[in-house]
Amino acid sequence: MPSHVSVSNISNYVGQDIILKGWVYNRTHKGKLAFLLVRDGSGFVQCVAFKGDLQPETFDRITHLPQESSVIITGSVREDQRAPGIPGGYEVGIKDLQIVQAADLDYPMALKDHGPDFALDHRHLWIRMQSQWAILRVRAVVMAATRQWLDENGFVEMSTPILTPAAAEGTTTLFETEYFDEGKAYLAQTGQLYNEANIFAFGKVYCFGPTFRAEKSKTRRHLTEFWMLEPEIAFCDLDQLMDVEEGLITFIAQTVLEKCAAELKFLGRDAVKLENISAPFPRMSYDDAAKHLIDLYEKETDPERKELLKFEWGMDFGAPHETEITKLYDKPVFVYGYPSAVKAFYMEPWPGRPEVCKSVDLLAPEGYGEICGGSERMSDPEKLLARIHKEGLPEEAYKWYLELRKYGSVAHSGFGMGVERVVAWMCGIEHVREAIPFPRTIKRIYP
RNA sequence: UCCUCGAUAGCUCAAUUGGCGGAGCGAGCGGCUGUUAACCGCUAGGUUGUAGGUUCAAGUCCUACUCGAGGAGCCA
Repeated sequence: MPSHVSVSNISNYVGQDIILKGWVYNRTHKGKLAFLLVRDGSGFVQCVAFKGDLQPETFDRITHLPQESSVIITGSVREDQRAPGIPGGYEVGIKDLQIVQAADLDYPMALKDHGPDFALDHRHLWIRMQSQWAILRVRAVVMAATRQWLDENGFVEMSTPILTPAAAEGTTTLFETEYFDEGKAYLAQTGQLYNEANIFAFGKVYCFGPTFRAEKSKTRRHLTEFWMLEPEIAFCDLDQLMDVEEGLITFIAQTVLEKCAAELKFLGRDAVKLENISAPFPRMSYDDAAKHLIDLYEKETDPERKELLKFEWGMDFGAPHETEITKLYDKPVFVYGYPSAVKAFYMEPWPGRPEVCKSVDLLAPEGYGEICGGSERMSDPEKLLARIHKEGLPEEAYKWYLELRKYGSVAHSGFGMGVERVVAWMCGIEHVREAIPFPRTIKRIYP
């Protein structure tokens, strides 16, 4: 008999005696029959005790076991369609139960819905609940699939610094800290500029880590600390960049479908929505998107809706605009060629149309919106310097960045993917705060 | 920063026109051999976010504040 068995492997032990180590998630009893729903980190399994099979004091212990007590259970595995759990369908007939610790009786997380304030104040306990467990397991699979696809496609992971001397995209949204005698340092809001250095050494790279933005955004799609994947590719134009994005996103969705079937089922996620995510994705120009939005705006009769949909060429999309564009398709859609004025300084201008740049956003369906934002980067040193001056950015801080264009400059492109947004989309949940173990929002840094 | 909404038992919420603060879940005890957030009975559980005001009387009306949520802007 192995030292103990994981719930996730329990189907391999039908008819055998096993030892299970975990925590009591729920307990109920019905006279001479008691049910424990036990979680062990890898899953949730029902354990059943018959009074007649056990010492009277053992059965009494089981019926009085507080929720969240840690236990070691010896019992026999059987298949039973009635058995709840994740994945469910198997249960353990209890032969002996040892209490490691009887939990205090005041465990605050009842097995029901909680308000966001209470749930977030108890995030350290909330993550034990089935819904949160399922979401965070999907997150781990999304992150592993991301790395797997990139590694298998010739990308090299390069860690970019988190403490940085200057901003990539303006200075209003940076977290600031003292850095010894060097003045201010800032928490990175992107690793892109460093990745642009990395590609000249490694060709295809990515960084994958936390990103910090002091934006005072209070929406279901924003965190102040979130995880971002940023691939960057040498000798790559905008069309090739879109090929990379749709290849990666398709692989992530397929991997989640394959590895997280039980989690998605528990979350009630419609698998068809994820099966639809397959390359190629539609590619729409900003101009065409703008035409569609202006058309919708002009046809709208409800004054309130009309105000929300207000749009003219040159504007960036708001959430209602993104939703309208994604409604046209049942899979993610690329929108490319945004006005330069609404995008970052480093983006390559469209040939023959300087007011437009070679940028692309990937918009997810069902209202999840922008999950990737990328562009072809400006490769000409003179044009880049002119743009830095125009934006009023300190030239000295970008000296090294400009130098990259002096020694073998090539067309290159990259994008950023917000992990929590992708996870929220895969899981079909409302808010990105549940897609990260310990979310940081504008009003919350505890626990 | 702006707009909207909210704060009542550990949790989720009720409380009629301003008129005796309730229920379900959770907790404890008891019952029941198939429960799925079980069910049934009993018990315990309250400075109604804070400060002030109006009133015979305030959970309810007024003022200020605190905290939170949704959205806008900005973004992944």
